[in-house]
Amino acid sequence: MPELPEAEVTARQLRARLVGARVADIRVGRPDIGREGLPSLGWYVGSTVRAVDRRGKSVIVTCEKAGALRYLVAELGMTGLLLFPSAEVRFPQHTHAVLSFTEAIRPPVRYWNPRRFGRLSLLDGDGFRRYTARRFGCDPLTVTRQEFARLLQCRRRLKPLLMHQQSIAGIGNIYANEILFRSGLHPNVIAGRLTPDAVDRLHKVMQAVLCEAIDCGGSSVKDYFAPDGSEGRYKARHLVYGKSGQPCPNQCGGVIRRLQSERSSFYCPLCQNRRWNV
DNA sequence: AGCTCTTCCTGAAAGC
DNA sequence: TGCTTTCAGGAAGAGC
Repeated sequence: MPELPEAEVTARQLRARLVGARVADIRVGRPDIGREGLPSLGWYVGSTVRAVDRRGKSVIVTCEKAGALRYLVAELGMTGLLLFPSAEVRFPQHTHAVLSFTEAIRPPVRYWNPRRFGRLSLLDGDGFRRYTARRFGCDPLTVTRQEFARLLQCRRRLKPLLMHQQSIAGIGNIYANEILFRSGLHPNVIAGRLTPDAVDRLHKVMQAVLCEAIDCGGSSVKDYFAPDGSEGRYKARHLVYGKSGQPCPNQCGGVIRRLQSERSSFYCPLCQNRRWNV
């Protein structure tokens, strides 16, 4: 499932191929895939792609026509992918939109999303600012240690906070589990009770894990792959996600446990003791 | 304020 | 073997 690293890899591949391309056509297969702005679909024809960026787990294509900018926001949700023609999918009927370009060297991009958690939005400048202000907190890759520490000054449990997009945008279940294990912090520790050392460590580990995952092309769990069809290699470096019952990779003698009551938290009860806030 | 529950949706896996 | 049920999971909204 695409989280920050997968969305970042997707945005980079699209950026490399599409910036400067002129939109020939944009087709949406089913209207309910649109969250906002679907009636403005026709505007995009004849516009030029000026940028492709990532915000949180979403990919944003910026288009320009006659000096005006509009944005195409693809929420990837659980199963959403943006793909070039070279990438094959098992269930082609779940392609919900196709963006194509005038020059033959520009590959068309299709939005494929079997479960349809996640939508497309077509926004003007004001709509885009409202959309991003409402949805995205700070970016985990660029947030400073001070900003991060301020964010943790609350009574919320740590893992849900890390996954709360309006607070920190981009971390999902897989990377939250991996970051917490590598930080030695229990998923349910109260964020505001972390010592300054623990906050510092968490901040560094968060950025290191996400950067390493981006360098690996993301994690291919179930059906993720990049626009060109390549798989993410970070899955091979997962230490706890999906590994309940296996011995702790720290060789502490503990066994990776999965919390039943929540959305699969994988952790080592010995290395991530909730009484340790340091 | 912050947590839990429900809804959305489809394919995989488990159950019978 | 083949059908039915359950589950997974991100985000939003309701309710506590």
